[in-house]
Amino acid sequence: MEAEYNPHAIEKRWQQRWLEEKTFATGRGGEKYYLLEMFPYPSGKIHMGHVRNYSIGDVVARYQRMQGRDVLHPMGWDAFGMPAENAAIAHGVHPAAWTRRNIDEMRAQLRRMGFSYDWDRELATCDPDYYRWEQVFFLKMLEKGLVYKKKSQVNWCETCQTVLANEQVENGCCWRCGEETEGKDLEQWFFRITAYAEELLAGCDELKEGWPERVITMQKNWIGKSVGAEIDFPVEGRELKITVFTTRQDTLYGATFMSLAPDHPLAAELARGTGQEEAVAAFVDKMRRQERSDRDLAQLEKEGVFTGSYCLNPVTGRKMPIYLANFVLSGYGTGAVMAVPAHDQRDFEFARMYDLPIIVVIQPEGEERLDPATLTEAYTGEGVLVNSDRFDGCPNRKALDLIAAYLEEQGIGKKAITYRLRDWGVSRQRYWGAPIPIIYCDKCGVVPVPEKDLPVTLPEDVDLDGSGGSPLARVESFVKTTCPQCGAAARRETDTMDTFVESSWYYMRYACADYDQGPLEREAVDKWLPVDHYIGGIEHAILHLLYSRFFTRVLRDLGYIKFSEPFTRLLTQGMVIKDGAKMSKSKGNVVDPNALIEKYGADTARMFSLFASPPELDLEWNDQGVEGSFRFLSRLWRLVYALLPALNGVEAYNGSIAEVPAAYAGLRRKTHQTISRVRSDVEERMHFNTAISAVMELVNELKSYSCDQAREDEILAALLREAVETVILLLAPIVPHICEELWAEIGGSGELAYAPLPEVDPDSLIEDTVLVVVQINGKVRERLTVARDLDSEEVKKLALASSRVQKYTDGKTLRKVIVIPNKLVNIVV
RNA sequence: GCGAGGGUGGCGGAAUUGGCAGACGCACUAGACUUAGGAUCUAGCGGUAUAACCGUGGGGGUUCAAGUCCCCCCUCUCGCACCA
Repeated sequence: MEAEYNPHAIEKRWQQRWLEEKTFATGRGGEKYYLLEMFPYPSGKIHMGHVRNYSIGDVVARYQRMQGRDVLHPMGWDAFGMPAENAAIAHGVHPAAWTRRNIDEMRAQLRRMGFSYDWDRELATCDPDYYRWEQVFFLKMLEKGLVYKKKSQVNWCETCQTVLANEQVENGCCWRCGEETEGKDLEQWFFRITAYAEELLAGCDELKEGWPERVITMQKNWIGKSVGAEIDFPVEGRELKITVFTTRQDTLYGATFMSLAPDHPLAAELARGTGQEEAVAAFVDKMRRQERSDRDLAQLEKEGVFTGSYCLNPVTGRKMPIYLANFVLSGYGTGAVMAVPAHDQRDFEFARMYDLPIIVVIQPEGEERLDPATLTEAYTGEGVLVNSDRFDGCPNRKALDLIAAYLEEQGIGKKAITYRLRDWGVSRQRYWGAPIPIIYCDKCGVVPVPEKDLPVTLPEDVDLDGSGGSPLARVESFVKTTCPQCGAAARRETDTMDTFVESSWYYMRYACADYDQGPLEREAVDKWLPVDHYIGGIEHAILHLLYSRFFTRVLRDLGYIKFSEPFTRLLTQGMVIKDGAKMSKSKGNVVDPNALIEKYGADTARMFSLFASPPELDLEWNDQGVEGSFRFLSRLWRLVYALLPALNGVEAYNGSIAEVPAAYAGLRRKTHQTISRVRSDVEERMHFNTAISAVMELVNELKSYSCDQAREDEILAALLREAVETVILLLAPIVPHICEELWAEIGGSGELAYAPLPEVDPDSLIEDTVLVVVQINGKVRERLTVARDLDSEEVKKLALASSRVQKYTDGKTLRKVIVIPNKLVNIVV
């Protein structure tokens, strides 16, 4: 054994060995455990976020193996996407070649980190053997009506030259490049995720145990369920009605006008012949232009225009002017809102702006009567109905149900539920993605590619010049085909699928990465799925995680799988930041993992990223902290080096604490306390930072023993052996290379990666004497060491007898003495 | 505006049930070893007027006892944002 810790040679040796011996392949027996981290986009270089994410995952994977589980821990590549295409445009490299090269580079880097993947299951989503199955899913979904094509206004990113799904637009900007998006009318393919809205929402309850509440809340809000009613308002003098959606049908009697979205289909129709045609057209036009420039809709003043038409309140018969209003969204509900200015702030502002009538229909109990004339804001609280005919006096909560039922009875409305969630637009006008398996025939129309003709492969020979439009549309050999139904000349769909489709099912494919008879091998998937523990960044709280939950349900309904929730437990780790900001090239605060590995080795990089903070918090990068982690590993190395002669050939202590001489009982106790702390920190809380500090304490304690001492005392040698083995075993999942090496040096038995974790001896945790704190009026004045479980009266006597205590009690009256066994005495004087 | 989560030494962070606030690490200080030290080891390290007092964003409360529970306020981060 070398005297100094030299990570590079060690790490290289063990990494090679793990690879050659396929140490981390599954099938060694034990209960299955599927641990997965979100797979990376192969940008070419791993970054600190990856190091952290995968270090956390690797600890869990290795820990579970040492717990006797059969662990599936795969890695692959989210390999389709725009950076490859942009690189092609900028540097003339083919996206396929660029991607392959990056994958090779990143795979090597991940190996250098010593992560325990089963590399035989590696997959890349740009591989036709992967995306061909996705095309199969597309066709089956089409058959089931879960895929459809429609022309609608979609989010267009000019920089990325493609359409984006709603989930991929943040504050009106592209999630990828940050450019503002614009509305564009395009014909697009959609996945009917809304068909699963209710189930996706209900499923959230199932996830409460294993998912962070934050993520569940975000998903729930995104789905955005509202329970209310749809109500029909007849248009005066025409055979037309306007249907609104409202959650406040209890305020129906107070509806005094109607607001429609500026792009409501009836807008022009309602204005016709009223003299308002021009005003309406001008307003609609203005709104359309404003859409792009003014994103801060919430700040915008209420604005609208009278259409010239009226509708009738179906319960009061009141004539209600119909307005177009800038705050009504066409995409939500029915795009029409009954306006109740007394009880809705937006309607109130609008009414004041255009001098529209306000009727109070809910009166807060026990308060002064609300007066429309003096109202300064809408009253949105609870109360009792007034001015509401037969419902007067009814509490408004109760009225919600009663009025909904009444509307149904009268045939003028019904209970209704609306979701905020929209269908998932999956068409992308880019090259580097999975082709959508559809053919357009002039005679037969939209024709799915027959399954036997799959995959529809991406043509290699493509001209990527960044000129816009779908690049595939310019590849004649790809576009030109024949109709599978009638044989006539036909064209292929030239859009590709959103890359989030690939990541919606890759975790299932790992169970059977080489299977070629279908997308999923039933037996393998039944065995391994769902994922027991999924680890990744919070940025996918909605996007990837929602799509995956949807896709899982689709595949279940297509008969491929039996489960509904893909990820039983989810850990969202925080960002890696430096100098108070997220690491980024533009800020110049990027730390390169490669440089770190070269300087300190992978174990140091792993250890620091686990030690600096608990996983769910942001991690502040600190170069000196890294140095500290390296120093600890060096200290550990030197400790084992120094004790080695006394440890070789010695069996770890295996007896009871009762037989340990008093002088060494503390060592035994510390060893087992450490096991206990590490186990609960890792198993229950996943707080590796405190687990590591517990081991550091044990190592600090071990420093006070010398090799010579141990050579003279068999029991001490056995205890030290036990302690050193414990340190190595507990740290093995965190810093595997150095631990493997030390394990080999001390002649540890068996393969470390599968060595059982040490068990706690409960007797060794118990101290014979305990420190009892003595407080006078809540302030610590004395510390007493007494026998454990000493009778409370005895403890009290001892406390009161202490000279230091007497100094405070002399001449005072004892009011009360509280004794907490084995902990504290509080004397109140 | 709504929702969620934070605020503890110079710094990252501990404190699992209300029971010694500051574990562990970094930085810092002193000493040892040394030709040398940005290596290593030992010791110290919340503040201050140091037998004492103060101290977990601020103020109040409950309690023998509060970082932890309750009320009010300030502040930061994240998410949603005219969703009818």
